[in-house]
Amino acid sequence: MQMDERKRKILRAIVQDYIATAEPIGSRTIARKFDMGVSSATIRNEMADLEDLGFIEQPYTSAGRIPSDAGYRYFVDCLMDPQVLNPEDMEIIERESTKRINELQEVIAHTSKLLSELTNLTSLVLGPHKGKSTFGKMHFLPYQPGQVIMVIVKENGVVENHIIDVGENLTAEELQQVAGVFNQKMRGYSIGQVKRSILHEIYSELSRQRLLIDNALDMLRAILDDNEDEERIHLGGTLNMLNQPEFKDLSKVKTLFKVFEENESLKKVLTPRQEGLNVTIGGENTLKEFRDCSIISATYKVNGLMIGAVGVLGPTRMDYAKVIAIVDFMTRSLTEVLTKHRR
Amino acid sequence: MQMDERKRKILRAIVQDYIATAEPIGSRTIARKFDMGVSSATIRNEMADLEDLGFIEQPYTSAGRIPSDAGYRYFVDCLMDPQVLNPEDMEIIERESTKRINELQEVIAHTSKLLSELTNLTSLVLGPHKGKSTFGKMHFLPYQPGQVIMVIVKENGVVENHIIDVGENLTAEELQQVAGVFNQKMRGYSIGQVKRSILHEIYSELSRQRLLIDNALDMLRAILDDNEDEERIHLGGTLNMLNQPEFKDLSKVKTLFKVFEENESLKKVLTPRQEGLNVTIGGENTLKEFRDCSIISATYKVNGLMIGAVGVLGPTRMDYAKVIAIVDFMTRSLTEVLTKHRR
DNA sequence: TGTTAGCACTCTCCATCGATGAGTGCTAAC
DNA sequence: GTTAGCACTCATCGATGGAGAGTGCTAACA
Repeated sequence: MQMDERKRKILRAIVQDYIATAEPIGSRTIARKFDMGVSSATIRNEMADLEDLGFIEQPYTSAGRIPSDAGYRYFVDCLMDPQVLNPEDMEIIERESTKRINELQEVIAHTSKLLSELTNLTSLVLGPHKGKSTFGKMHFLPYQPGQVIMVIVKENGVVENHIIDVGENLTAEELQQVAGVFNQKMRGYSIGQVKRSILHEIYSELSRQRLLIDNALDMLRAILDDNEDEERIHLGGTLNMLNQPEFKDLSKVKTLFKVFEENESLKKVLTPRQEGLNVTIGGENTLKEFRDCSIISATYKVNGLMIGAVGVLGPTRMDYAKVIAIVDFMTRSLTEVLTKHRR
Repeated sequence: MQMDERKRKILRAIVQDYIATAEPIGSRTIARKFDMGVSSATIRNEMADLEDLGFIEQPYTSAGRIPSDAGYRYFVDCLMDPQVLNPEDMEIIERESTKRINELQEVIAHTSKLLSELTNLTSLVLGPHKGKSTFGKMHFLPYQPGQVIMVIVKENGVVENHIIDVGENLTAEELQQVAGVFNQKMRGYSIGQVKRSILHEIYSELSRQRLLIDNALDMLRAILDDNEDEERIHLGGTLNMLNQPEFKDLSKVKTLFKVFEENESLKKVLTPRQEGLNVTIGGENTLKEFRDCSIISATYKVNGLMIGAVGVLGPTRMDYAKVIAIVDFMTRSLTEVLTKHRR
């Protein structure tokens, strides 16, 4: 049996109606709502075929039909009109992205919020994978007696500042000397690459500032170590799930929310299989808790180097055309903002 | 009618049993479970009295009794054994608080998480109210061509760094000169106090670095302006509410979660009426959405200056003794950590 | 006077039952 | 290939009617 034009038309009608109403739809309703030019009986026959093909299914005998995962997949791949994001949403995204935003962490939180508000679904944003952080440059600035501000510039351009103890009062010259040695010996190294010989050299050149060096190295280890923080996943609009009729059952909500608390699983889900846009439908999800959900995700770049991903999670019955348009536009906008920001 | 010892004993039994089981309790059960030395009929009479006094109520005719808000209040004020935090929890808190934590924001997130995990309820943490931020000191450090790192030390000791454009390449001496002028003119001032005359002086002394000054002032305005971010409320364990039998009704969950999204209301709820520990029970809440909830909150200090608050939100039926002990210990620990951290 | 036993009464909870209605699959006619 | 007709299925909803828990009241008892 083959798909023909009429079958496609009927399948499209079923998917669109179910996306809108969340109710199984019957042959009579299709004939009435979408004027097919044929009677309900004919549609009934076609629907039997569509069921044989695996594109639709009945929740129970003599209910209407709903799309199966395969049906959604066919819809997304072959039937859906690729939608241009509606101008209002586009404007919102662009307006929001021009706001002054300082911290990467804030950009992520902001993106996440926007995404969930526009889709009324749950958004997932994975911060840029930083790769191995390598030491770029270090400065010391005076702070309180016995403490200094240590400013670290990593090679990828990220700047961090921390306060460390130096024990005794050191002069500006002494501090500069210490920083100079660090800058000379460690530039371009990740903390793992700093061999004992290098440490040895540092200590021997700066034998008198032992406490300062110890504290600085401690801090560097913490900073340059694969910093989980920026790789953490950010969730937005988890509560939107409560508005979806498929989650009117509390136990379903709970299992879903339990997953939300496990960062590792989420990271795996969102980590892109390939660059660009991905659509994962229902049972295609590796995570069994998401077998009733679909995920639209896309990657973004910064300087072509760091790679992160944003995604939207919703029930399998979601407005694919719209969500895809939003996610697509959002990643483009995000790439642009981040590139501008750290030019 | 007066409360006597037996009435108190019965009320305590009702509250404790209801806290544990979430089921209305009847006279027969009380007589059986807690050996009162009297028959159920006697307890029945006493319960009728307690109901007249307003301490207990029936959800419906011929169900058992449950404590009223007034009943909980009486329990908390007069009946409850003040509980010492159990050693395991105490150890957890102390172990966690010794972890290296750099950012204030992280301390807050961490506290919130810990609090919700220990209580199985929802935690609220209000970051320190920073008051007006005033300018302390500024430094410039080299970054990329055309950009520099601006390090701001506020008078309260907070250090921030930001990257700003300087247009042309400036020498280290020029940068130091600019910073010197800022440090001399603006020390101790909040951005609102910087009068036009001061700006005028800065511009006239540094007529050539116009772009740098403009950008620096822009950034200072953003940084010193009442930074909402650090005053934002942090929620933890919102999902714990789903495990409470009183929220098995989805619509209740939704109204509650809606409030969670309004930071302003939450801030108001948590902003302490007085220093130290506060218990707000059910209908005592000003927020009508929280009329079925109780809040245990407490304030914490940093250097006796900044004041924030932590709180735990749960159903009216909560284990007051335990939660109070946890919140109390937690604020003490928090005060200690923060004081040590920014000594 | 306080305590207890007994009893009728109330009200929720739960399972059962039947009517309703939406929708299907099949057959036969067009 | 399309359509009308019809029997059949199954979820939903409201009504019904025990079962069980708990109360309030009365009367007896110490």
